[in-house]
Order: sequence, then structure tokens, then C-alpha cells
Amino acid sequence: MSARKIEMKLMENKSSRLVTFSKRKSGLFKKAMELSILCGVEIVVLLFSVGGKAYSFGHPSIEAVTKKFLHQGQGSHMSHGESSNHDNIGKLSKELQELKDQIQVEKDKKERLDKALSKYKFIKGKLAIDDLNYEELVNFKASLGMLNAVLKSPMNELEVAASLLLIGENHNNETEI
Amino acid sequence: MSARKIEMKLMENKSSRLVTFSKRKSGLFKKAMELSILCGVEIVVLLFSVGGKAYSFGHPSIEAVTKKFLHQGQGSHMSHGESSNHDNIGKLSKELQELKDQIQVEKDKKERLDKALSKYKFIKGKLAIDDLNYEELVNFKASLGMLNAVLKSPMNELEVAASLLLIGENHNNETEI
DNA sequence: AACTATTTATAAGA
DNA sequence: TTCTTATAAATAGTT
Repeated sequence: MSARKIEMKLMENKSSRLVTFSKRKSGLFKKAMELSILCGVEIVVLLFSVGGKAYSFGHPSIEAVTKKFLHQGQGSHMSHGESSNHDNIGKLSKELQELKDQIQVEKDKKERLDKALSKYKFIKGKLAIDDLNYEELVNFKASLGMLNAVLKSPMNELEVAASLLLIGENHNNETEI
Repeated sequence: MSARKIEMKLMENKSSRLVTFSKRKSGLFKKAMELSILCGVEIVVLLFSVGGKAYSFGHPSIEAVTKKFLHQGQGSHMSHGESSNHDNIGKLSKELQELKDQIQVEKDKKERLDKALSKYKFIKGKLAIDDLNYEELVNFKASLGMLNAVLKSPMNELEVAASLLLIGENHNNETEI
């Protein structure tokens, strides 16, 4: 009558799959929230539906996580309180170094961005929109759809991506389980 | 005896909190995996423990998402098409124009960044940090602050794409970072 | 969206 | 840590 065990594979019935997606997404976000509260951990969950829609959950906030990773490894946690007139040069130099480090991070990011851009230009240069045949349309549209999904994401998702980038730059390849 | 309902707040007992963290983290990852399989969605879960350790889960993998995103459009060959769909072409053109607009925004942002960077380099080359007098310090700090503000501005779509690309290069399923 | 029979997750104890 | 088990929570199918 209810709650039969189900096979662990893509649900074939589209409508029940949508219902299950909604229910389980809620369940997952709830579990994430509980884990965050009970154990005091930062958590981010990102979902990209088949249609390219993005959903996210973050607790307590994406910003906190981002900041944490920005300053990780630099050992310095300068407060944002404004410095008085006679702050010493050492403190300021430290702050400047942090800024320079962040600038380097951004420069690296731009470099990678350029690579991504060149791939786009390749596609664009190779195809004349008016001459697109059916298969080209399908493929091109698919990639545009993915891109649009990211583009249209709420700020949260974008900041999550920023977090992910930072994490990627700081990770140390230790596999769990 | 077992499985009493617990209050939804930070667990005070440290050892049981650790056990709960481990168990619930596994549970959460499992739920994420199931959701991914049952509903065919891409999913990423990121955890940061109090101690600063990072755990992550991704399915099928961040790399898969990235590859699909970056290579789907250009990957397939332009084999002969069937019939063109003009409605699709119209929509695609619109999407493409939107894409172009977004890229222009990105180019503008890069330009501003380059200017800020050149200003930074100029100041840096002109001054020796140790010799900074008070006024120079204030000005230097102010300009760096402005630059930092630009760098921290919300990420746009392509930066997100670049981020995802970066992560894809290093991410494994169930990887502790 | 609400219901409920079941399955699944898990808190506490060992 | 791993296992056991009583209980709480999630959820698949149905209305």
C-alpha cells in the first residue's frame, strides 16, 4: 500500500520521479541542517536538476565558508575594525601581503577563465548560427542550457562555486572511505 | 535504551557528537547518492568540521558535470543534419546574444581589474614598503582596498564555469579535502 | 497536499 | 571503532 522498497536506479515514471525529487531534496536539506546544528559544522549542498535548475542549501552561510578558505593557510585573522592613525607598519604590511595573495588568486582565476572563454570562441567561430543543422542545434543548445543554468542561479550558487574554487586550490588529496 | 529523540542544538558531549557527526555524514552522503541516482541529478555536498577538516561528496562526479558543460557543444561532429527547426534557431540566437552580452560584461570587468592591477604595480614599484610614511600607507591601503572590493564583487557565470573546471581537475567521489 | 504502511536512519549502549 | 536494537524519521504509493 505504501512505502515499498524501490530499486536503486533512475525512476522511469516521470511524474513520480518529480515528486520523489521534491520530497528527497527537502529531506536532504533537512538532514544537512540537522547535521550542521547538532555537530556545529559548516555545510553546503548543491543540486543540479536534469533541466539544469540549481538548488542549494548552506548553513550557516556561504560567505562564512568562503572567508574561512580565503584565509586558510595564511594564519592571519585581521579583524575588520578600522585601524587607528598610528597602526604599525608591520600590521599593515601583513594586511598588504594578504591582499597581494588574494590578487594572485584572482589572476590565476582569470587565466583559467580565459581558457574557458577560448573554448567558447572556438564553438562560436566554427558555427554560423544560420547554418546550424539539427544535430548542431541539439548539441549547441545543450551546452547553452547548462551554461544558462549556471548563469541564472541565485547568488548563493555562484558563491558556492567561489567556495568550491577556493577549496580546489587548497585541497590535499586525502581520500576517505 | 536507544534512539531517543534529541534536542536540535549543538550536542554538548564531545565524544557522542563526534560519533553522531560520523554517522550522520555517512547518512547524508548516502541520501545524496540515492537522490542522484533515483532522479538523475548532479549533486555536491561539502562539509567543514569544526576542526577545519573538509569532506565532500559528488555524484556522478564534479568532473562529469564540468566535462559535460565545457565539451558537449564542441565535442560532437557536425554530421549531416536532418531538418532545421527555425523556431529553435530563433531561440538559440536569442540565447547566443544573451551569452555575448554576458561575456561583454566579463570583458569590462577584466578591463577594470587590469587597470586596478596596473595601479597597484605602479605603487608597488615606486615605494619600498619599509619606507612608507604615514600618508603613503594610507593611500596605498586605500587603493588596495578598492582593488580588493573589485576582486570580491559577485562572481559571474564564466568565473563560475572556470571554478567548476578547476574543481573538476582534482575532485574524486567521496574525497576528504 | 495529506495519509500510512514500511523502510531507513540513528541514539544509546555494549 | 563497530555492532546491536529500540525508536524516531523518512518516504513510496495512494487518495
